[in-house]
Amino acid sequence: MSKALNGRGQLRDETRARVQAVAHELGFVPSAVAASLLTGRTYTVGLIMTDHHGRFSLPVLHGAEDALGWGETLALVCDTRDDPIREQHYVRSLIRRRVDGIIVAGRRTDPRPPLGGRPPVPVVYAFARSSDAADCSVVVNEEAGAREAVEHLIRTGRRRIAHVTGPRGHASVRTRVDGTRHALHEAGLELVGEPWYGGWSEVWGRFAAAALTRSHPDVDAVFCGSDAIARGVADGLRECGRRVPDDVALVGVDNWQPTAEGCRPPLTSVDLNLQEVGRTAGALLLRAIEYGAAPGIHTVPCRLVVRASSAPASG
Amino acid sequence: MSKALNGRGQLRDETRARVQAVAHELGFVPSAVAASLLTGRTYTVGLIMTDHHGRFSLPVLHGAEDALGWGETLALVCDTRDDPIREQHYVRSLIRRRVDGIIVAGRRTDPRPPLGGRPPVPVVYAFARSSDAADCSVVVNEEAGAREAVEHLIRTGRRRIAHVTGPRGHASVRTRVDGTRHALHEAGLELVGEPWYGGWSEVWGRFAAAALTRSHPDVDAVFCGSDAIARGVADGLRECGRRVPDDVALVGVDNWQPTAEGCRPPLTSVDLNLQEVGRTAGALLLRAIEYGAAPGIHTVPCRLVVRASSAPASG
DNA sequence: GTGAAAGCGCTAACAA
DNA sequence: TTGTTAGCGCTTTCAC
Repeated sequence: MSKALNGRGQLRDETRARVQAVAHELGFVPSAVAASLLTGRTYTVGLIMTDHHGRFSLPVLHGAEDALGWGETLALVCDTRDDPIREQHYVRSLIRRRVDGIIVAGRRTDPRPPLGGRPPVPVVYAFARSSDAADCSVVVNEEAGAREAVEHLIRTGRRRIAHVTGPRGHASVRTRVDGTRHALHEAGLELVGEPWYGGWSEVWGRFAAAALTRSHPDVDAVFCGSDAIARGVADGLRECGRRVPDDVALVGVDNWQPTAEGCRPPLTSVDLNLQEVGRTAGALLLRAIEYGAAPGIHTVPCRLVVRASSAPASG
Repeated sequence: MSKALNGRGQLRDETRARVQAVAHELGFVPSAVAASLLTGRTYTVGLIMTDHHGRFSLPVLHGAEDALGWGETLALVCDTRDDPIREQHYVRSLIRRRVDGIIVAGRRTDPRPPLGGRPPVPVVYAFARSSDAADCSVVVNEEAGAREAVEHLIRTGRRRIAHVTGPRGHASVRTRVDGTRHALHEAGLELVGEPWYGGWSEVWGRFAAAALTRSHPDVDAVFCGSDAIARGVADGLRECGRRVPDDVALVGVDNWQPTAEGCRPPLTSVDLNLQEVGRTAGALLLRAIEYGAAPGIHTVPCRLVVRASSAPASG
């Protein structure tokens, strides 16, 4: 019977068809549980998300679903709310359930400690890499993303570029500052003033815009560490009488639809390609399950999405 | 051994401890797969989400996780991207995996067709109810939410209240209009003009604010069908020279942090309590699994979150 | 209080 | 080409 339903084994086509017909009529659905017991594979992976808002881990989940073949392999999703105890708990639960592997989706790009409890299955870290180099991680090339953003500004005629970004402590803040400086340097330019470190919020963006206009009135572009900041900067600049993009061009990071498209004008933004991160993580996990772990850090490129906020100055 | 590890059966404490010690030392983790085969329960449920951005289904997932006891029962998450074919596919996959039940998280409040494929396990619909009354659904009391919003505006001294909302076709748009009218009527008031139907976007809110200011310059409050709309209205009003909340108070719906708190001023908003919807759905599902299905529509109340946009007029 | 054995639903190997 | 059987890892029952 198993042969008929799975298309394996030597069987006359007619017999196979007959068996399948009867099975269908009876509403018979073979149990993956029993099959798993025998084969040792559950075609199930754990997906641990640590950002409860899901802004980062949801796109990762979607990408992973793509790679996992639309239900061929399904994901048991666990939201740790960034609590290590809960994480531990979930990992144990996943192991008991004999998942074939685990994807850990981070909420910041800073390296994170590897999963505790020595999971006996492959683990792939997505977005935030594991601090253990022997683990397998998929990360975004944020440095290149920042560079692209700034190169785009330079290409469209901007020369006096400032950088307003998030909290000093974040790895992504440092990386984006580096990328910015790098791109400017390559073009023989320098950052206008120092990077403006603050929060990730619109409020900070508005504040920074006002301060920036005062201290550096000749700025003609701002690369912002996030879309929220950029949006605040857009509003702040407008209220200081500067026009976007005519006087000042703006680029953000995240390409988060609600913010980027609600912004006036719509925001040019660096897309972190999180779905691709998820897809890569899923594919790597499957490969690790079949052929053994492939440690290392895999990098996915960003993608600049150009909207009105960085249109060349009309003058 | 099973007796020792699960604390069942007649066993000397010492024996139990000894077995557990050895098991721990060997890194032995009992297989839930084998247990499921025997008991028929997998302690796994399917969670079908239909909104790929997760704005509605993620809070539902969190609530469900709460109810499912932190890993006691885990959720296999499937994102259908609102495609019925894919949904069908996922349902079959879940059934093969012998999930104990299924939660279907909607993306609009309009009733949706029930899951195809006659799942042999309990199904609970969350946020969007099933169009089949024999199913079990958990929905938000949006009518009461709208009423509360308007009552709040009236209580804080507003009398000339307008309503700017989303597309005519949506059930939640109709319900919110009804609630608004109801609350006004109870207070002996009437809506200023007709409801303004449009999109869910900020752009629409800005446009509507301008039009509204022109046609009804005496409006002193606007109840908006979403936070995005409200935010657009806030910006639009400000640009027409009206102060929020001094001249016009504003209330939105969704209580979506990024929008509500990025708004100037921060937005009073009707919270849809989606996490509670998820919790209720999870609890109902567990009950249905243990004691059989309990059909019907279960309603969860909204919660008004008051912020600066609806402060009483200072004058 | 402890050990042995049957059987959950499937697959793979083997016998007919 | 088809039917039979052992056994995946657990729990439950029953004999000791």
